[in-house]
Amino acid sequence: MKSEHIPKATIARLATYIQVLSEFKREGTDVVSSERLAEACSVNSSQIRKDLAYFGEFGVRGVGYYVQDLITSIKRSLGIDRAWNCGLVGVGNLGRALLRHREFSRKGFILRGAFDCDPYKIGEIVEGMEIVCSRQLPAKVKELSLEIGIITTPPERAQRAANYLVGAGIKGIINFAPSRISVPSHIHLEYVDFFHHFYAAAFHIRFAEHQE
Amino acid sequence: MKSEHIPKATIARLATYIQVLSEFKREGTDVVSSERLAEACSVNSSQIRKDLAYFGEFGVRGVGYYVQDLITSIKRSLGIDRAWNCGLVGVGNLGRALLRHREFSRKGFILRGAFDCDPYKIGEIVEGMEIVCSRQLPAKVKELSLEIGIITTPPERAQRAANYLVGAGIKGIINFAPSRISVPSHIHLEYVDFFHHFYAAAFHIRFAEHQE
DNA sequence: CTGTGAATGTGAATTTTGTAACAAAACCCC
DNA sequence: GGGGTTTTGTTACAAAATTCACATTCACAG
Repeated sequence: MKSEHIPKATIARLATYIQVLSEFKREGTDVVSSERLAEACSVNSSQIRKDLAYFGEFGVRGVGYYVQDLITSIKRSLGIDRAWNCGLVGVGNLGRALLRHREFSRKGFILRGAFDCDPYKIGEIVEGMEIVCSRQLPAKVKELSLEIGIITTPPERAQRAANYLVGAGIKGIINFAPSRISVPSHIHLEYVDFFHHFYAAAFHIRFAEHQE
Repeated sequence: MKSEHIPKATIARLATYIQVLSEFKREGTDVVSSERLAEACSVNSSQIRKDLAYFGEFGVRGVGYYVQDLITSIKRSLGIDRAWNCGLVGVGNLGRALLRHREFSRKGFILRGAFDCDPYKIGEIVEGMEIVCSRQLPAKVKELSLEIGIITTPPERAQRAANYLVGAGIKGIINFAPSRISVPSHIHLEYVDFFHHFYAAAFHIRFAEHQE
């Protein structure tokens, strides 16, 4: 209910809740109990109620949650009830794949700028977007009101990309490059590395084998 | 030291340690203390020592950790000191991007099979790999010794892909599709959804703004 | 060969997160 | 409109993860 510190895990679960709630909506379910939602998300039902309690009271006692309302409430709580302008730095394989990824705009993250420092790439059009020199970041961040920077450079250039973005006044950075970077504490930084899921899978599979 | 239950977060951090240690190695650093490694990973130094203690004693008291040895030890602990054969189901945009992603083989996850149920795609060659009908999964899983299945289908077909994989005897599944699926408890299942990092960024940025 | 300094490994204390339990609230039926 | 039923929101409790603190171990110097 009050905005004390909110666990990282809660944020991740809220994303899951939205996903599952959207499926319920598609199936035509209007109302859902925390119990039923919990089962679909493979979590405990008090977990759901507690996660939601950080942000407010969204349910009706004795009834449950109205699916559409809850989706709207969670989105507002997370701050994704509006669009976020994003700029992507590093137009390699991964960068291109992200630029092509429809889901971004559908989820409210609008890729408005693509940047690279390779002269051969500058000027090229990818998905209707012109690749711009990274040095122009300060101008473009202001012009396009970019708030979130996406780093998809090779690891050795990630820190420089971060510096450009920070200098240009970006508010948050999502780093897809496999290297640690440092930014001022007022910049929100997230690392994306899906390989740790593969590591986890490898570890658990081998551990299960080792058990017998 | 003993193989009790190992926190998920520990696995994720071990991946970070490998990353940072590899950078140290490239820079020519041979020995590193938990203190210095901790700083580079933005974690507490006892955290590192405790994480490692789940798997054994890898350091030398009064000295620190030998970088190369520690990388090797962590990789062995995670079970990535050998190659893992992977099959990918759903050759859409995301699937193709992953098939093209060099990092997989570099990290020891070998993409050996690509499957789809679209007759227009079957037979097509992507990255030197022929797209095969999903119905042939049982045969191919055995033939190619596939252990990990990667699901990159649209959400509505993810469950069916999972069923095929489970029926074919796969050991673990990494689901990139934005939908929950259910599998028998002996199959290890991981969900990959990098949007929750975007949600977290959006939330924290807006919260920071709201503070003042 | 003993003393000194440094950094690990680990048990104990603390903090955080997750679960259970229940009182408060809303609906429904008679 | 009141009692019963259901399900939330919240508090109290349990479990888990993180951090602290220090005894233990190793390298090295004198």
